[in-house]
Amino acid sequence: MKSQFRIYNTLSRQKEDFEPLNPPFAGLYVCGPTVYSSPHLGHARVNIVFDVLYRYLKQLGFRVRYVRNITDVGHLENEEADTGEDKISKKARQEHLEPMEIVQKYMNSFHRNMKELNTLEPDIEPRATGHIIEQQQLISRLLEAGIAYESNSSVYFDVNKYNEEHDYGALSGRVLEDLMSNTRELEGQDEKRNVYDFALWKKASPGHIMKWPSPWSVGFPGWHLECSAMSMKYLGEPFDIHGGGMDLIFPHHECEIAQSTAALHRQPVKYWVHNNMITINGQKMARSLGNFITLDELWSGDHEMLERAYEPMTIRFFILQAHYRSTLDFSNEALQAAEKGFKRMMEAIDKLDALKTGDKSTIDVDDLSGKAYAAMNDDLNTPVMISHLFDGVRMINSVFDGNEKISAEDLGKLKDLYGTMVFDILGLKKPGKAGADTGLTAGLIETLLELRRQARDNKDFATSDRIRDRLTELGVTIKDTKEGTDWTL
RNA sequence: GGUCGGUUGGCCGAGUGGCUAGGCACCGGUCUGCAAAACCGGGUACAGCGGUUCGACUCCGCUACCGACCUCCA
Repeated sequence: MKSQFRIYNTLSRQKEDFEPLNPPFAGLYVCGPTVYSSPHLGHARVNIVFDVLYRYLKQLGFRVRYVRNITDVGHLENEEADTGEDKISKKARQEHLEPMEIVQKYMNSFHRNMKELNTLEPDIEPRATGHIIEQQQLISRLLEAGIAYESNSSVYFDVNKYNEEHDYGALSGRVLEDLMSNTRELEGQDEKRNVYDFALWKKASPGHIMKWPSPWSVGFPGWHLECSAMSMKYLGEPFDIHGGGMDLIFPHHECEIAQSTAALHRQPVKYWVHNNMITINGQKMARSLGNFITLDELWSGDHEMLERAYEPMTIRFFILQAHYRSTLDFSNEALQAAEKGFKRMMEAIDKLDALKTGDKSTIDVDDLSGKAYAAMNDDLNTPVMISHLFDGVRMINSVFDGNEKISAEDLGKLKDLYGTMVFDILGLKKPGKAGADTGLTAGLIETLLELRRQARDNKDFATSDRIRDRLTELGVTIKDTKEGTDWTL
């Protein structure tokens, strides 16, 4: 009864059945960060989206190899012009550090943030500087194929020539003639045959720090090259899924397709998957626009746009409550709504162990489960899946309150469903008992609640309310239930 | 200017040619010593104008507004 998993392919502009090239294996490559500054909300989105894809493919039984690169060289501020400076070199100069110190620093914070967001580590995390040889080999292949040319000791990709046999623009929906008339003329492009030709290898200018020897010059690889070289090295020629943010479709992924197709004489990737952007006041959030919020700022609340701090799991839930191909607008209000909803769901899950079972169920767990999987199979529709889980939350609460009944068998299924969907696939986790660092805190609270219970038994509500109010002030929330008093920090 | 996408109720955000998205907020009720939580119930929606259709928020066209890409960006 399991429906087929379908995913939207940017290349075909439609949802397609997911059928890997070599089942049960599935290869997934995602463009990782250029490590020159702190990860922001946008990085959270891509990596959470593809983390969920990775988790879901594994759940479906595929043996997945997840490769996510670290760009630590070659990413220029202005790709086409001579004035373009390597982002990492520039940052190194600004912070008076070695380029590799910059790389290490921001790679570390990226890893820390991803761990905080509970994303699984990729199986392979290749770095561009560790694959200079592979990139040079790919350049050689392209030169031999006559699709690349050397000019003034740099090597460029001949887009015009490529387009004679292939379709440059297939992914982004662009037409070469349009690009010709629309691409900006920039300084220092004399080396290239055409403005839209892109660099495979660039000769290092005097003073350039990050450089390597090559048959053409002492220099460095072009940005688009690393992903082609590393994805094919670790996932094969061709491979299954290539992911990234929508903003990478052009030129980055278009160029990747061109390079790889020219080298392979066939399409390098079966499914191209792209997530949409996070917006802020309707505008894209990006480092280059200066309107971004870093993840550390979210955790601390230290940003002028933040009313207060937010937990990593709130961010994760917030992101998953929107479909990955829609834009998602940031606001404090939306974040706080996500936070409350997430809390409600977690509290319902906590109640699962306390549910009393009966002979027959008055709720339909199989139906709920079927709907949840159907939503995931429909292009990873996490918001709809979550809406079904909330229907389930109402069921759980109703059973808890004695308004509905559940059989032992169905309860088992329900626990299984939430365990799989919420923790394994959505990758959410229960908030740590922050503050309850030792048994001491818990013991003190329990003692006060015991005193409050006595006061209530004696109808001394002034005392019982005072205890409750004081605990509330300290951040302890009290919930009176039939079974006694529950508390959370 | 070119290409593509969007416009859903107070906010976020799904979806469908006719049948409840969901979350948060709000209102009423049940429960409770009171409150919180939970449960039950409630209301407001599909940018505008035409067209197709028995019927459109959903398809088509036009208009308005917003955004993305065309430089680097997740």
